[in-house]
Amino acid sequence: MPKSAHQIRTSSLKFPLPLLYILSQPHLGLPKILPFLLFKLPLMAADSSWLDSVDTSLDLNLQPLRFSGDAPKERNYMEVERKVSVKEETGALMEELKRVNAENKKLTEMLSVVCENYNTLRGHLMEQMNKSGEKEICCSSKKRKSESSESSSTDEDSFKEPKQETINKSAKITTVQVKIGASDSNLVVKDGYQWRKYGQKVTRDNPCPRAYFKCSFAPTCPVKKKVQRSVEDQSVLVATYEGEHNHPQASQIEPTSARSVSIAPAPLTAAPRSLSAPPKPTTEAKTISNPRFDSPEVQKFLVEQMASSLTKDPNFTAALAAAISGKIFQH
DNA sequence: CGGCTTTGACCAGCGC
DNA sequence: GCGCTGGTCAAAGCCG
Repeated sequence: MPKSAHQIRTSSLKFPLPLLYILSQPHLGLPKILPFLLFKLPLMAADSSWLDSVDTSLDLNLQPLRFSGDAPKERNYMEVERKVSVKEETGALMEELKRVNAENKKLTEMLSVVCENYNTLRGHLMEQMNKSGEKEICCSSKKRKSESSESSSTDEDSFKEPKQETINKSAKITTVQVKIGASDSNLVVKDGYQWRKYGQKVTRDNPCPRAYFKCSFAPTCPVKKKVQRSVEDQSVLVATYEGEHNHPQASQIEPTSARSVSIAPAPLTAAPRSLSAPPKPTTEAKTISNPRFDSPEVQKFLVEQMASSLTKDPNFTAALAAAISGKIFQH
């Protein structure tokens, strides 16, 4: 059987060939290609015309077989046999193509769901950001008095919600409360930045020690952080941020080497955050920064987050791998 | 071996 | 001026 009879005329596919090429590369793991997929496929899911326009017809323009013998009867017999064989093969291929199309449609639906979830998540983040921006208070100018007013305000509110923050706009002071486990002994709040602990002190009004951190990502970054357990509820960590970062978030620039993983608090003007793997698992926190959701960094972050989630879903990876990388190029 | 944490010493602000 | 307190420094130790 000539090979061309099995070939799908990929030259007429509107399905992006670079995507097919990527999917066909065994050395590219799904986690690597998923960000690309998630950038490309929402557009394809929104406009599914590419799927309908996929040319699934077969190139049946077979070259006539050449026979060495000249006997007309034998040639006729072989031609009939060949036609039957071609018909059978065509039927099988059509069924295969139907199945592949069904799988493609299923994947398109899954992608639509993914896009929907993406938009929902994004909207939720925007909502949270707007909410946090409203929680701004003022405090006095003096150093110690500002701290006392800060703690009093947070103590009043701290038990209404698991996490809460107050922001001093003028002094760039932000207080964040994070609920942690009572057994969690380390005073670490994950916020997407890299911190160096430079001191620890037991304060008069709180038996729990207060830890002092400096932003260690950039030598010139003036941001400091104080972390201490709440007096009234020791399962609550109170983190106080002072100053503003003069650099992008560490995990944004070097995702593989950054130290914090979760969406977390930061001063008002802090850059948008991203995900990465932390060396020491700690607690979660919520963002109060002002990320620009349309910026490429945030888009990349969100896509990486989605890719990370999707690659953990064996059903998704299996379906994607089987339907696209394995079948379309099968001969 | 480099980076981070720990921890005692030191410094500065504030109230008396 | 003195004592108290919060904040910072820096040497030593720890860890990957």
